Amino acid sequence: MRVSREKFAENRQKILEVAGVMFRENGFDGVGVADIMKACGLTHGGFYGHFQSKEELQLEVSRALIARVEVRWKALIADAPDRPLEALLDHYVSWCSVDNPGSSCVFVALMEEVSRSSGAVRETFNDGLSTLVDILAEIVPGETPEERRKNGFTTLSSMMGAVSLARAVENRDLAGQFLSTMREKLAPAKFVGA
Amino acid sequence: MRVSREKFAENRQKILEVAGVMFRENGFDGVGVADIMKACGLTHGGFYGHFQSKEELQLEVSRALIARVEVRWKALIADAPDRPLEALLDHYVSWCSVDNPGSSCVFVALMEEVSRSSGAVRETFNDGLSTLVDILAEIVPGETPEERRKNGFTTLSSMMGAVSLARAVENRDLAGQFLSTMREKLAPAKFVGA
DNA sequence: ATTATCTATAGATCTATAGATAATGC
DNA sequence: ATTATCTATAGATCTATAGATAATGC
Repeated sequence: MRVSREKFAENRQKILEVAGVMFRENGFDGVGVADIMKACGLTHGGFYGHFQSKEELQLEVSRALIARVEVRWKALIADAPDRPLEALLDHYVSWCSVDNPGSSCVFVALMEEVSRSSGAVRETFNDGLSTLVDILAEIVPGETPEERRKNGFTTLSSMMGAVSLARAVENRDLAGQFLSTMREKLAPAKFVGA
Repeated sequence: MRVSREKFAENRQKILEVAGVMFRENGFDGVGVADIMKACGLTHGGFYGHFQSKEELQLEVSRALIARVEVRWKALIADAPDRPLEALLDHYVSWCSVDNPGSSCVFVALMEEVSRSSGAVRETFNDGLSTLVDILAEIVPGETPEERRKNGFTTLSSMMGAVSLARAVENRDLAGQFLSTMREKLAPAKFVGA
């Protein structure tokens, strides 16, 4: 049941895409190789023709998703030059983020698991977070560059913390308050809820 | 090799204590029942004389650790009536928290895993987080009770986010900046680093 | 006699591999 | 002939249980 060279490349992309969703939803350890392949419509054994190991897949997925976050943030900022921080917060500190971990920020989804690990995936997360601080330092308020950089750090912690806590609590009112209060705090404006 | 009734109770406490550390360090799914019992100097099979299941242990550990966080916070606040928020932040947003997950806040350690779960453990986390907001609302700045309550939500998100991010990055300088900037932001004062 | 612990194992799950199968592409 | 996928399985790990063992406590 061999497939064409083109289909092979397609299958590889499909595995990366599906794994990206499933890893964010259930954690690296919460999804098996067989689960991913089944969701792709492929068989378990075929996986090892595409990747050497599950860890290699984790690394490739992490790199792709981190790059995607960076691109997304830059695009949101570029599309709203008069209110970049507000646009970013509307996108990030939102019910959409909270309710769709499979298609949202890879950092919030996998941070704890990565914190306990070591190796290439952890380094990739480290560098990605550093880049996000750099991006934020350009758009947060602050009198001096030093002050803006400090605000970059605190803003990132606050954004991710609020989404993480909103996901952790079952009560929707409570979750909404973590979102709305942080949205308002970081850039005074009406919280639109999505 | 039966032990006395007293020793039995001691063993149960030991299991709860050791599991509390190991769960926070490695996650609920990162530790097996056999690992915990071995670390207690007991055998795998003996576990089921103390608890019906691993899940029951997770729940009991969660309840105990959450109660401990609440007690600890209240004690820190009571011991520093002139600067309660500062005292709490010195304790929480610190290298000590970052470097010792096994003996630090259960929420930061297990939040993501609990977010993906449902049932009694998740409810317990929900209620615990709500209580922490209540505690913070009493000590954060704010003109009105409503404003202080809002600050309670944002302060909790920010505290936990900063510790979580400091744990995620490998680079110590970067980690330190997540801590120091947040410590300064939430209650202007010198960051002592421990 | 009761009961807390230990030994051994069943049953499920997961990563990874070996060999078979069958379609592609020189 | 090459190679992408499939089938089947080895080997490891984990939760939970059954039955044996041996010390406690009436």
